[in-house]
Amino acid sequence: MDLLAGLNTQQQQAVIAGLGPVLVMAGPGSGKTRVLTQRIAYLIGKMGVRPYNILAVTFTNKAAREMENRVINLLGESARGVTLGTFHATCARILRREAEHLPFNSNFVIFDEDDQMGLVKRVISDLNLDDKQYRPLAILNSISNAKNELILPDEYPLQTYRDEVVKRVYIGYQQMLLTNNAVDFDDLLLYTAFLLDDNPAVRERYARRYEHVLVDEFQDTNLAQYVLLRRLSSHHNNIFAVGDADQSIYRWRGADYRNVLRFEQDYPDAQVILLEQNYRSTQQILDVAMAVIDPNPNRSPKRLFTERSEGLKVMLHETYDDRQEASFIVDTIASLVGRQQIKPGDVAVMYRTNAQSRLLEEAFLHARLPYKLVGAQRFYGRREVKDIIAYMRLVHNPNDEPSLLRVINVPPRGVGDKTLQVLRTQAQKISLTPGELLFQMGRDGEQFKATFPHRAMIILVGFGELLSRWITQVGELDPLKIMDRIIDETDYHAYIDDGTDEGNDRWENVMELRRLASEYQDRTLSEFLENIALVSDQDTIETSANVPTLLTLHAAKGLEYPVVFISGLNEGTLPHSRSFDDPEAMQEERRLLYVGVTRAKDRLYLVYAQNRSAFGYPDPVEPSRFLSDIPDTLLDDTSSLRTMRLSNMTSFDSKKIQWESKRPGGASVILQRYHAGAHVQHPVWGDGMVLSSRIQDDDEIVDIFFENLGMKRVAASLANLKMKG
DNA sequence: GCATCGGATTTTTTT
DNA sequence: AATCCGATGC
Repeated sequence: MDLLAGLNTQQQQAVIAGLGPVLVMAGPGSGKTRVLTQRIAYLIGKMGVRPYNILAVTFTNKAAREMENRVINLLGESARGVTLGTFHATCARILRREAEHLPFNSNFVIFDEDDQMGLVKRVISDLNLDDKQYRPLAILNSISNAKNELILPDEYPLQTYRDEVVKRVYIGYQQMLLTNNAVDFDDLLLYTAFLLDDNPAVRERYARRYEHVLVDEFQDTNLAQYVLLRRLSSHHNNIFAVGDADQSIYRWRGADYRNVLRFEQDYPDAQVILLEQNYRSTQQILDVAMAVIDPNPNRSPKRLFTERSEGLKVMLHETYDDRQEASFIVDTIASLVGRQQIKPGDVAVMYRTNAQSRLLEEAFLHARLPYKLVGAQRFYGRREVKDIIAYMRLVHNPNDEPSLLRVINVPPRGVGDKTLQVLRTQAQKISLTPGELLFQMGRDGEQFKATFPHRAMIILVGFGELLSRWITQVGELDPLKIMDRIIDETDYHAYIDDGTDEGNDRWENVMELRRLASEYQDRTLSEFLENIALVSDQDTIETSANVPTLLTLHAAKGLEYPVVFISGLNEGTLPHSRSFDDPEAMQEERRLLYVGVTRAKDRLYLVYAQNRSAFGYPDPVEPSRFLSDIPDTLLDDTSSLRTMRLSNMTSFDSKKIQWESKRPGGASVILQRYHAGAHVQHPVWGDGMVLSSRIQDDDEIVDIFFENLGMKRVAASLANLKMKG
């Protein structure tokens, strides 16, 4: 098989690059995923490297799965066995295997952000600090940043009094994690990095094993990740990094695109390969992309080119407010679909903040068009899902206090603050964690009779018995059976499903989780929980349903769509106001727009509004500064007509103006022209049938069912409907 | 121990 | 606008 078929010269160069460090600077759409997979296939198929000796790190689990499938497609089953996963998943695996060298045991759980917040709040209150003055989230961010920079609690640098506070919280927080036999996301990287630093024998074992280390999205690595890569590749020195500094959008999470520069300094002999040919977008779209990114300073210039045709002009559109922005987007999608120019699944609508999805969702709902939303209301964030997972985590590791606190009174058992406090102090007295004490109480309640008030005793022993039964059997049961026992013995169904629609939805979510657990028949509870902790929103993006996708610009990284709408191109939104006074952050906003623009293959719409609502109140806003960096000649501005009409009436009551402009001085009676069952023709949406019609505000509002679009509501004065038959 | 109410606070982006 | 928190009352 020819593993180089269909690759251009630069891509081939990258795939067959010799030993030693290689840096591939890959522009958007330049086929970097392809280069990575073909390189893995080449190493195995042509160079005789065993899959076992290859490590490939990606940004999302989805990317890892995709890459594995592609390699197996190329080479067959013999290609299985490459270590392929996200940084976090790879580190978690190493830490479990090497737990003997670490301050926790291999049953550790991974705390999510809620768990982390709970811990930080506890530490802050234990230290008698004011959580108004020291906001837990801000402190947690500082701790996280420190960890990403490989700074341990004792070494936390002190420049202000606040640093002093952060350091104390950091110390307490880290201790508390250990008592819980838990780590947070950042710890996965931190502990692995230090493990490899402090234990030369361990480092050597991994470094010898990984003859080839490959990294995707290199521009979004943080210091901890960079150091990890160096350690893991330290024996063979074959490190292959692919990235694009212009697409670095995770600075706030510690990512540092300067790692690309650092790489060139640390490996002066590195081969550097540039991928500039774009296989995704039309030239028009690429021109806009380059105009957007060009003003950023200190870039190594890249010139993107394509052999694709010029394509359509990029559309620019201004609306009166964010509500109209949403309906413009939905209407445009409907009309493109109606004219059969695109399929609904071709479309992605992107925005800066999750909050912006609400108006879009409403607009889709109003138009009765289906869509799918990435992120925001995440499946794993649902209360009922978190409850069940917390139960399972508790069974897996009784020291997991956040999980205990979450479920000890769910369904309600009459455990409140008072009982919890007693439980905690009693546990402390005999040096147990609350979970361990409960476990003991469940096995032999008698011996604790004197320590608890009668009522609390009964409740706690009852809960302890449940817990200890599950824990003693966990060895024999797979994740699904454990889940079923929990659901059954806590009567969770009756608790969560109150018979309402929402209750039913909640129960459905539990069943969905159950379906996921059923895929772990021959795997352990530990694996199940780990995978759940490390899934990301992007992993849940599925391309099967033929409906538009709504997602943040961050979530859009690495994806492509034939039709892209970027909404909210206003000052304060994109760029976000939080980056106004930080030039580095402002540059990242620009890169974010660049990422969005370069997701588009054929059609791109840039949309902004004159007014946006924040905290419930509308305010006038400026168009995004980035728009003025795009030459007019590259844009097709479709907003002028609508803008003039609407801007003329901003200071008046809009209903009145509409009325005056439409029917100056006329009588206020109009007749209903359309009736249910009538067949009509819409200039854009085609043929449809009238479902109902009514007179409202001197206009006729008609609900029409269109074959391709479903129900639409139109105003007769604007829609230009024709009667048929 | 639990439910309800009012007020404050919030919006960046997420492995 | 929506959620979270704390205080109050049962």
